[in-house]
Amino acid sequence: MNVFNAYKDRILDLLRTLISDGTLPAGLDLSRVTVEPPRDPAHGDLATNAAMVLAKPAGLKPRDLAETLCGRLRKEAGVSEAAVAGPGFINMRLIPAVWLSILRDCLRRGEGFGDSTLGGGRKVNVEFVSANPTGPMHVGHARGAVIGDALAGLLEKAGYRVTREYYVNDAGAQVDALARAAHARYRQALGRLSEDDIAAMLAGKEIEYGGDYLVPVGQALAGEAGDRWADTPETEWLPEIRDRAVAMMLDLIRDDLAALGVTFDVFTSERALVAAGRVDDTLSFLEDKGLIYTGVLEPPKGKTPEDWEPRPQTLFKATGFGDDVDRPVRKSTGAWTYFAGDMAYHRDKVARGFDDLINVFGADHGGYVKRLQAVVRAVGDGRVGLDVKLCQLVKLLDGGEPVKMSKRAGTFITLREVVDRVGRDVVRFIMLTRKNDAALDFDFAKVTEQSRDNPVWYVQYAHARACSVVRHAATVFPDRDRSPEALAEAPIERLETHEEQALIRLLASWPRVVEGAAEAHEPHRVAFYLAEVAAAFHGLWTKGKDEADLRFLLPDDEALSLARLALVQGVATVIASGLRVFGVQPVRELR
RNA sequence: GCGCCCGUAGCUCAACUGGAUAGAGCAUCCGCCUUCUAAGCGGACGGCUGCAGGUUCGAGCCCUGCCGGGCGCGCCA
Repeated sequence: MNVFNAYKDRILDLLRTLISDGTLPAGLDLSRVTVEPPRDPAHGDLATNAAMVLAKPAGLKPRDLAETLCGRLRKEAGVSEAAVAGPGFINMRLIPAVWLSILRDCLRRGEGFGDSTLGGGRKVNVEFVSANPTGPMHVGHARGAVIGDALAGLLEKAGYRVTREYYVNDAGAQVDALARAAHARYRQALGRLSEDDIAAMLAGKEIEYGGDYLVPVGQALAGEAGDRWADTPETEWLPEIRDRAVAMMLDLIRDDLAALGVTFDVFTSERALVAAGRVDDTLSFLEDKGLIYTGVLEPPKGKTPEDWEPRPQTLFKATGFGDDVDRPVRKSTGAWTYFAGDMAYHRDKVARGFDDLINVFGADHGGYVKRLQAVVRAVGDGRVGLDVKLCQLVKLLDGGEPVKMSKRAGTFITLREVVDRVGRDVVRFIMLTRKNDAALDFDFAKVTEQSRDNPVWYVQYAHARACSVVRHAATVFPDRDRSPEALAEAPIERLETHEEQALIRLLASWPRVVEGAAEAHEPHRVAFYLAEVAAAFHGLWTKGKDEADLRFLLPDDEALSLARLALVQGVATVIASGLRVFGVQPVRELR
C-alpha cells in the first residue's frame, strides 16, 4: 500500500463532495493534485497542493480553500492534524497507528513489501543490450544490460507484465564480416592459414574481426564441415558459416549476460523478420497510409558529406510524426536500410500487443530516437508509447587513473573481465548509482573498498548489520520467536524516539519509491533510496553506542527490544526488497 | 549549421515529473571506539542551480535566446 496515494484518493473524494455541494464549481480539473511527503519532516507526514492548484480555477483564495479542506481532513480516519502553511499547502499528520500498521505489513510480506498494482497488468516490452552478435560483450554493454534488467524488474514489482527482449542484428554487413573472419579461422583450423596470415589479413582489412574468440568457432566449423568450404568461393560458404558463427556468438553473449545475471525472454532476429516478409509488409502498410514516397533530401547543413549528391530515395514521412527529416528506407542497391528493418521490428512489437515500449540504447544512438518514435506513432496509431533510455558511457578507472582501452590495440575490457574481478552484484549496483543520461565513473579500487564512499558496500553493510542484530538477539532472548512474522506482533507502538519514527516513515515510503521510479523509468532512484535507508539505520545503530538505552537489544526490557528488533528486521526486509529489484543478492554477513 | 543529452557546494552527485529554507558523500575543521561488526557515527564550513529574459500563487525542473561540454546528422548497424 502506498499511503500517499491512499490519502490522495481520500482528498479527491473530499473534493468531489465539495463539488457536489456547490462549494467548488463543477468540471474542476483535479489531475494536478498531489500528495507527497513535505520536504521538511517537521511540517508533518503528508502535504497536498490541492488548495493552491484549485483556488484559481475555482475563483477562491488559496488559503480560504485550504481552510475549508483542512476542516474536512481533520475528520478523516487516521489524520491527527491538518494545518495550512505557506501560500496554501495543507500539511497533515497521521496517527502513529497508520505508520505502525505499514511496518507490520512490511514484516508480514517480506520482500514482497512494495509490490504495486500501478501497472495494472499492462504489457511492457523492454528491449536492451541488442549488441551486434559479432563478439563477446565489452564493458560498454554492461550499463545498458543492467539498466534494462533493473528497469524490467522495477516494472514487474510495480505490477506490469514485462518482456525482456534482445534484438539480434543478424542481417547486415557486420555479420557478413563476421562470417569472413570465421572462415579465416576455419582455414586456420585446417592448417591452411597461420596466425601471421590472419594478422596480415586483419592489417590488409581483408577481415575485420581478429579476436581469439573466433578460434574455437573455426575449429568447430572444421570439425563439422571438414574441408568442404576451404577452397570454394565466398558465395558458397558465407550464408552457412555466417549462421553458425552468429549462433555461436549469441551463445557467447548469453554466457556473458548470465555471468551478469541477466536473462532474456525473447530474442528477435532481424534476419528472420526480413525472411518472413515483415519488412515488405510494413512498407506496404505505410504506403497504403500514404507515408512512403520518393523524394530528394536536402543535404545536412553546415557539415555536408564529401560524396554527397542529390538522389531520389524511397522515404518514410517521419516529419509527420515529429521527426526532423524524412528517413530513407532503401539503399541505392535496392536493399532495405537498417531503419526499414527497425520499422518492421517495432511494428512487430506493437502487433504483439504491448502497451508500452522501452528501448535502452547507448548515447551514440541519440539521433535515432525521434525516427523510432515516429515509426511507433505511425504503426501504433498513437496508442503505444516508446520511451528510449540513452545510457551515457562508463569511464573505467583504477584508483583514479583511467584504464587504457583501445579497440585498435585489442586491449578493450570485456564484460566478463569486469564481472570476474569485482563480482556481478557490484557491477549491477554501481551501474545504477547514476541516472542513465549522466556519465558514470567505475573505479575498480573504489567499488571494492569497504567504506562509506562505496554505495554497494554501504547498503550491503546495513543489511548485514541488521541481520547480525537479529542473530544476536538469539543469545539475549533465546526463548523468543524472532521470525519476521512474530516480530510483526511486537509492541512497536513503543518505538518513540524521533529517529525510530523517522526510520519507520522512511521504510513506509518504499512502495511510493517503487511507483515513482517505475513511472519515471528511473531505476537509479531505488539505489539512492536504499543508501538513505542504510544511512538512517547506521545512524541509529551508532546512537546506541553513545546512549546505552538506545541500543536495539536491552536485556532488561524484552518488549521494547522486540519492538526495536521489528524495526531492524524492517530495514533488512526493505533493503532486500530493493536489492531484489536490481537482481543483487543481499549479504547476510560480512567477512 | 541543425537535432538530442548534460551544466547544481572546491570535487562526485541527489532533488520524489512545478512545491515550502536546493540536499548527501568526499575534501577541510571539531567531536566520538572496554559495546548489537567504529570498514562506522555526530557537528561545523561550503550555493546568484552556466548567463539573460519569460510563463504563474510558486521554477534547478517548463518556454525563448545566449555560453560551455558530449553525442549524432542520406545508401553503418
